[in-house]
Amino acid sequence: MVSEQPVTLLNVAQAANVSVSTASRALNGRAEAYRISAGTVKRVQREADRLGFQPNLLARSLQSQRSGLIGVIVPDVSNPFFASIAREVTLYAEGNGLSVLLADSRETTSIEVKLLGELRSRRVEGLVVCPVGSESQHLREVTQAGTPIVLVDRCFTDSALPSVYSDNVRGTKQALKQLLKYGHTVIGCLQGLPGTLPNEQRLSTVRDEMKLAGLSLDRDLLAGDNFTEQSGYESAKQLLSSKPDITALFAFSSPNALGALRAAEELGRIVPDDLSLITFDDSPYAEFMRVPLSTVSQDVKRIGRTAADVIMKQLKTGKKPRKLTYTIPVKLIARQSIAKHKA
Amino acid sequence: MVSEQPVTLLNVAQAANVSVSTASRALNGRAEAYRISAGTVKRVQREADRLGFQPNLLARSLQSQRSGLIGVIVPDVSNPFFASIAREVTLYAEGNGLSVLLADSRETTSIEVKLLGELRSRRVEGLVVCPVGSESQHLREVTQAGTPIVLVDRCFTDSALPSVYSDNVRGTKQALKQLLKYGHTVIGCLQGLPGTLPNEQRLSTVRDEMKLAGLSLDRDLLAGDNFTEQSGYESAKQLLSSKPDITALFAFSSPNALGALRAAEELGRIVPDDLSLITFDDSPYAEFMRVPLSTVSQDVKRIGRTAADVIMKQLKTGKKPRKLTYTIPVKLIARQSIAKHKA
DNA sequence: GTACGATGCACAAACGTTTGTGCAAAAGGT
DNA sequence: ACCTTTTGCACAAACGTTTGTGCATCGTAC
Repeated sequence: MVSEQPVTLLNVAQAANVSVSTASRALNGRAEAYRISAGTVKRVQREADRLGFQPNLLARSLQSQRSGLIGVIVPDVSNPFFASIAREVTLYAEGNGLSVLLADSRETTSIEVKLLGELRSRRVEGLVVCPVGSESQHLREVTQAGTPIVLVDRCFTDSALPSVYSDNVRGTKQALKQLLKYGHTVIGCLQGLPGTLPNEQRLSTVRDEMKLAGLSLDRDLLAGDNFTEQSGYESAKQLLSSKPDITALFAFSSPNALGALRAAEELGRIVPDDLSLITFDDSPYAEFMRVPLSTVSQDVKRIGRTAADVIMKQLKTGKKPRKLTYTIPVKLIARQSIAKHKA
Repeated sequence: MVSEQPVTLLNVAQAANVSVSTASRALNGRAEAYRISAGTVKRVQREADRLGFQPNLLARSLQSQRSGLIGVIVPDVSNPFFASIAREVTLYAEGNGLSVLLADSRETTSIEVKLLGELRSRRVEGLVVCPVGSESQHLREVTQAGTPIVLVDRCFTDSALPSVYSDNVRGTKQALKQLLKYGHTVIGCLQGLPGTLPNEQRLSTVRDEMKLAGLSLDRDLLAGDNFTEQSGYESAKQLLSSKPDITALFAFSSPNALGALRAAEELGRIVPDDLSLITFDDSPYAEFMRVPLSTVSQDVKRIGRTAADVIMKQLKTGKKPRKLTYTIPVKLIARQSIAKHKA
């Protein structure tokens, strides 16, 4: 268990009988520009290999003023949605010689702020953030300090920060149209975290579309306070109990939908016969469910890739992206959780 | 878009009219030990706040020889299993003032090797790795170089590296007992990636248990080459076609099971009436499936936490852990995908 | 034989910290 | 009033790189 000192450039240089600077240039392909002879280059490389030299990137970063790090902050890494985003950014980064610093804010703004500081101290060159709250001040500061940042999913309508998110408006319209088409007029909404962009966009679109259809989203048709299964369960139970004539539910997230299913079961409502259900966010399991779920599928990969792309472009060009808002298309996947309303 | 230079300790020091060393000590709580007066400390801190000083961790790490980084390498971040592990390690790290460098090996050994080098160059203090292959040489080298490492899930039986994984043996026994209890004697196995520890442990346990029951796992009862849905689909289809008297399937992963379901459906076999199914790895969706899946549930959180714990202990004590193998209990969750075999 | 351009490399500074040591000035003792 | 101790801080080296510059030596031309 002798944790030996890593071999440094100095070791290599001495072994090859050259100066540190020469060793550095020999290994970094700067040989020609600095007239290091071919023989010397060979010798240096041989010694570097023999000693198992691995350049200290901390030192290199310090000197070059480039950390080669991208920061990713998400509210919950174990959520497949965020995990996919993290993955796309990671793959993109790895392809460009960068590494990813991963941080999990646990859906808590104070932690997010702390992590942001931490990552900044590590001199990340860019940030991909799925913010938790509706507070954007700490994020703007980062940009002002010169670090490119891209917001994902939970964005801000007000903020001038580059943002990538699903086309919530169109997705919601499609979902609602589907419910209306099947004759439903008393539709309950299981919302996610109020104040977040996806929630507000979906909610206001529901309102608009219902108005257009001559309906309205009354107070007793809306419940929920989070994107979790817990919230879905409780709000579905509440809605279905207090207003039994609800014939369809629109869940704003997959976990919300699972909660709704549990609630429906407990209340003896059969999906889709007694209750239709549609949800945002698809899952590989959706089609194998007791009643295959109709969903609005988000293109998570594309969201992640776009975010990564925007950051990388900013890193390379040093300019702010010309486009600030990237809306990623969604797709309605009609399965069997919606049935005709029996009058 | 003026990316201003970050403020350094020198800036703070000058603003406070002290030397850099004094500023450093004032900010790091070393004031008393070095007799920095209370007034000076206040002044330094005030200037640091005013200027928004954020210590450059790259520089600090270089000097202190401690990067404060933990490397995590998984085959696929978007896989909820690995994502959960990454999360637990991340949370644990954040709680200890460390940050996590995330890497995705895309199930490819060569990439894993490359990433390992990259992380080592960044001087990670510890590594949590879900290795992809059955090759462990590059991983042992890391330990020899003095970097603590913990293997997770895809471990090696031979290697002397600390490892954390589910109790595959017991899980498999439970699963098989369940199938036998319901009278099944012709049981097909949908295996994952051959050569990996979870696969081999599960496979050999199946063999053992069947032998004990007076049965045997013939060649036409085993198929599959990966933990993917694709593999599950193809191998289920193959098995069920070539040997129609199979009455039960044991899938080695959730995706394998999904593939099996798809195959069963196409072949007109109804689960569980015509075909029983049990799988390793639970999912929040399992209970809501057309036929709620019986599973062997792995305690992913505990796996992740244990891995993080082992690494941290090593970091703190500098010693190798006394225990090398951590077997995390699993739990059989009986739902309805297994039915009595009708003779 | 001297001048001069290549050639091949070494020296030293710098990146932003931390930390061991040294050195004034103030305080205290007699 | 002088010596000693304490107080309060500055100087400088070091971590491992990269990079601008300087300085020999060699070869060539005249």
